[in-house]
Amino acid sequence: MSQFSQGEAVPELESGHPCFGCAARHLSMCSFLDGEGLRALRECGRTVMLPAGKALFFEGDHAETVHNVISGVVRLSKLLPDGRRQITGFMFPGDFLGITLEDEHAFTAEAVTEAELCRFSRGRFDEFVARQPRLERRLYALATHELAAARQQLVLLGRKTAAERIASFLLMLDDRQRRLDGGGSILQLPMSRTDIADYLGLRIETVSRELSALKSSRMVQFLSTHEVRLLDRAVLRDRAEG
Amino acid sequence: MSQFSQGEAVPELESGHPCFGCAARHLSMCSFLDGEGLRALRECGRTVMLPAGKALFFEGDHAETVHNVISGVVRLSKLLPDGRRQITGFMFPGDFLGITLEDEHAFTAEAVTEAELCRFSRGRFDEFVARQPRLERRLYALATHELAAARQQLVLLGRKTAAERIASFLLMLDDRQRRLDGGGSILQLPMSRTDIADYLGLRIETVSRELSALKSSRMVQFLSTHEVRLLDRAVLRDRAEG
DNA sequence: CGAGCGATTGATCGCCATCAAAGTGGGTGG
DNA sequence: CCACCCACTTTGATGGCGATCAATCGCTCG
Repeated sequence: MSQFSQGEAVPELESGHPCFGCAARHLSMCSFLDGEGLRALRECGRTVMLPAGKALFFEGDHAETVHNVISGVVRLSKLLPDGRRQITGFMFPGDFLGITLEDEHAFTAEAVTEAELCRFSRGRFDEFVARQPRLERRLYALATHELAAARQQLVLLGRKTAAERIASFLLMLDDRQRRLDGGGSILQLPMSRTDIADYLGLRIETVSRELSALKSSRMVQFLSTHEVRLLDRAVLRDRAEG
Repeated sequence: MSQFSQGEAVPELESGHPCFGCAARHLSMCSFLDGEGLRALRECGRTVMLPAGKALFFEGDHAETVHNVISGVVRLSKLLPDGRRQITGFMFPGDFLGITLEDEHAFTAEAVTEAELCRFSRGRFDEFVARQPRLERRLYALATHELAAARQQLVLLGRKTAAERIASFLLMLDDRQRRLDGGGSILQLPMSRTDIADYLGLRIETVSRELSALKSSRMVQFLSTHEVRLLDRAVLRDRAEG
């Protein structure tokens, strides 16, 4: 981590700046740019709103753009020819979508909730990055973190039981939410049970049953289908790792 | 890919150069360095031999070194507290071990076969890379490729049947081997059945059974436990994706 | 030749998938 | 405002794939 970690002071912008007030600026790679750099980057792209369910791009599409998530949640998924789907990750505000050098997108990206994104032409983004060594290193840091997360998910999919997967998933979302906004005591599950199942390599019935089991054993409390309170993170953590 | 792809001419070295005759030089990141750069990098490290089975480092160890594989095969794995193991990847000649910014290794690395590696002090390696933008970009390219491979493996672990996993595995090794040495018609399986099982999220009995099934259906021919000939890659490719 | 380890093959079990049905809630239109 | 609809979720019953338990095989090495 060291030099690449987040947490440095993010410079204030005058109110006329196009990035002024961006909810995700302090979370994203943009925090590594000053007012001038931001303005230059901003000119490479524009903001797009995506209604829930809408695709940003599909697996196999020519990769012409990269994105920063400003608000909402995006899912990345890959399909097998017969329609089986694996969700490889969820993207939250501040996350960068564009860590690849291939010409074609290797996965589909779709909005889970209504989402706001900052879209850049890939060519111009690459040019811009090439002139900003700090940003270049930040991208490398992001790539290494995503790689570490993917490897963690390999352990989950290859070796964990259904109960362990669900516990791991809840804790991961909880961590994520806490880092994003300090996180109240209520954990948001913005995605459907189908999305959870396709992320965890399970079927929706199994997801539902395991969540119900956690409810019965007083590990969690449901306020609604998409809102849950974790009642014992320590025990949950034990159950997440066998 | 584009500017980051391999395949450029690798400069000849005079016979006194420490990297002269390195079997992996044209495969690895070193192909992006000239004689002077190579000499400078070489001074950061040294060659180590690792007998089969010996660990290079363990998950949780302080990460003081990075490595290039020169010959042999290395496995990367993660353990759950109760001993369940997931192999997250195999490293072959030319592969770089050290794409992380964390202080601790996130996985264990062990020699599958006797292996020869080029070891660098991480601090000096980082300094060196920081002065070589081409190398820096090459590292980013490596990270994006590993990420893409990990995501492909997520699909395998989350959604494929045992038979599909085995077929995918054989084809992946075959591709790898062909890219490395043109690959004769005989595919080497240097790792044990246990390693294959822990890579594919299966048990060794299932691996053995599925390999036997492929033999019965004349898709493969075994010359020995660790040598196999693929008899119909097209059909195998179909079976690998359902 | 025998010990020992990895691989194979066989028999049975159990977790999670599948099939099926009922419950829930949000949105629409009468 | 409420009835209806439709999509999503939950719960129940059954089945199958791959795990587990167990025995044998076969190679390597002492």
